[in-house]
Amino acid sequence: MDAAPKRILIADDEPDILEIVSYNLQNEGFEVYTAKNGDEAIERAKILHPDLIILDIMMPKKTGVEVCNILRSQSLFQETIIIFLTALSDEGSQIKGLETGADDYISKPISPKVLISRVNALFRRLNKEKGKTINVGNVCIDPVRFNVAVNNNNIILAKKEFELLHLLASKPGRVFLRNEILTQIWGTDVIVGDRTIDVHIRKIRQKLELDCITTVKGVGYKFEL
Amino acid sequence: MDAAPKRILIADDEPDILEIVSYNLQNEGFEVYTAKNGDEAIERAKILHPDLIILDIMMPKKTGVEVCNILRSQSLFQETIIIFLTALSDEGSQIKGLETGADDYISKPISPKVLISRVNALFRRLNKEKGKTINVGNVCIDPVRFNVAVNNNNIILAKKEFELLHLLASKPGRVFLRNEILTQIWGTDVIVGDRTIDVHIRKIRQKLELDCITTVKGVGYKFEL
DNA sequence: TTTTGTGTAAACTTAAGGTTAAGAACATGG
DNA sequence: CCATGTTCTTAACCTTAAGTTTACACAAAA
Repeated sequence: MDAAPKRILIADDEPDILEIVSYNLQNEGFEVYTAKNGDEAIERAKILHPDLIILDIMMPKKTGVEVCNILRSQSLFQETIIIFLTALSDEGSQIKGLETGADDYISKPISPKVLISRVNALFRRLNKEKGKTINVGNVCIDPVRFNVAVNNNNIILAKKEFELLHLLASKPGRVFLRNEILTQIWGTDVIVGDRTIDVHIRKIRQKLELDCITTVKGVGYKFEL
Repeated sequence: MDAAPKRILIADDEPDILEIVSYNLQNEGFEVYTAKNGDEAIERAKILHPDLIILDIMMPKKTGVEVCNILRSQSLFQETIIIFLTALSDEGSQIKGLETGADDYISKPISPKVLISRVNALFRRLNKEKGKTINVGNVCIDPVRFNVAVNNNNIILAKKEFELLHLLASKPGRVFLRNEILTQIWGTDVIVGDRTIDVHIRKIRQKLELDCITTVKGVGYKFEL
């Protein structure tokens, strides 16, 4: 769902820095925009609504700290991640930077790799709740939202149906024995009839309108596209 | 609401570091706990549920990275802020650290002031996610003013109703288990009957005149437009 | 053909929520 | 401190649809 590329705005007065940093971030799949000074940074930020802004502290026409203050005072930029990038590695400015409301602070010279790692770490924290979703082809199963989407159409499954699909899809291609399914979903102490699984399978097939669950006669079921 | 002091766990094998860092953090009003090695860190984390964990990378009985991996694999520690603290300032370990799912990375020797600034910056970011107004479609929830607006019509909700709506709307689309709702809103020690949540949900649905709370039978509720 | 295993539809059972009203618990303003 | 109004919780009952079973049809293998 949230597959839109993250938008990053970098503001620095040194063209070299802009180029190196944007080159590396673009390679990581980010959408990168640049600004040469503080005013331009603010202007572009208002138009672009970036997810993350990297600000050089020492810039003409408003310093990074000033830019940060201005942006943070607007509700639109409360969410935006802001990183300061600067040659000053002295403690005083580090503290000032973080107190302004920046999320991170990196001293130059810095390797692109470290920058990228930090950027990713910040995005990771912002996102959370990912990785858990299962994506197989055009089927997307999200255990947190408890919903299933096929070709981006949400489909409502009942609890047991969802659990069953989730189990099968957790290892696409692998066959689950009927017994295995029973113990995984119903537990060892609950005993249900033979046709119960079939009925649930049927309902899933019906609702998904997609032939993704294959019967392996005498053995069990598997999820496959 | 969230006036409880933040709980911080520090793990390092050097007693000096533990003392300096905890002294400084305590002065800032944090509740500080310590661990001497990786295993102890995990053990104490499970009992204490700290808001933030500072891990030395080089520790006996599991390194900081190992501890981070173990904790992050548990849902309880998904939200916890983790900072690595280490003497290694080489690039490689910085990257590895951040990719493990840490939120920040600080090299020794580091001044207590900088550490505190970073800790505060991380907490600030975390808090921002509370207290801020939630806007989903034509629904606007402002926890500061304590009011809800649908299509710019203010609606008066009682406290519990508001808390419940705010919780659900904080992660639109995500399903909240009944248990989760109970602990988030009523706390762990208060015990309320089974139908209590339902009644509040009903009132919200009634007042909002909008079908935005979906029941997921056998699971919980979710906010969705 | 018989056996074995699965698909399907419909009927049944029941657990999970919805609804309502009533009375505690709490707050507010004289 | 009481009167009043509001919010919260509970209990009893109602409704719904999830989950299961039954019964039978069908297909493939033996």
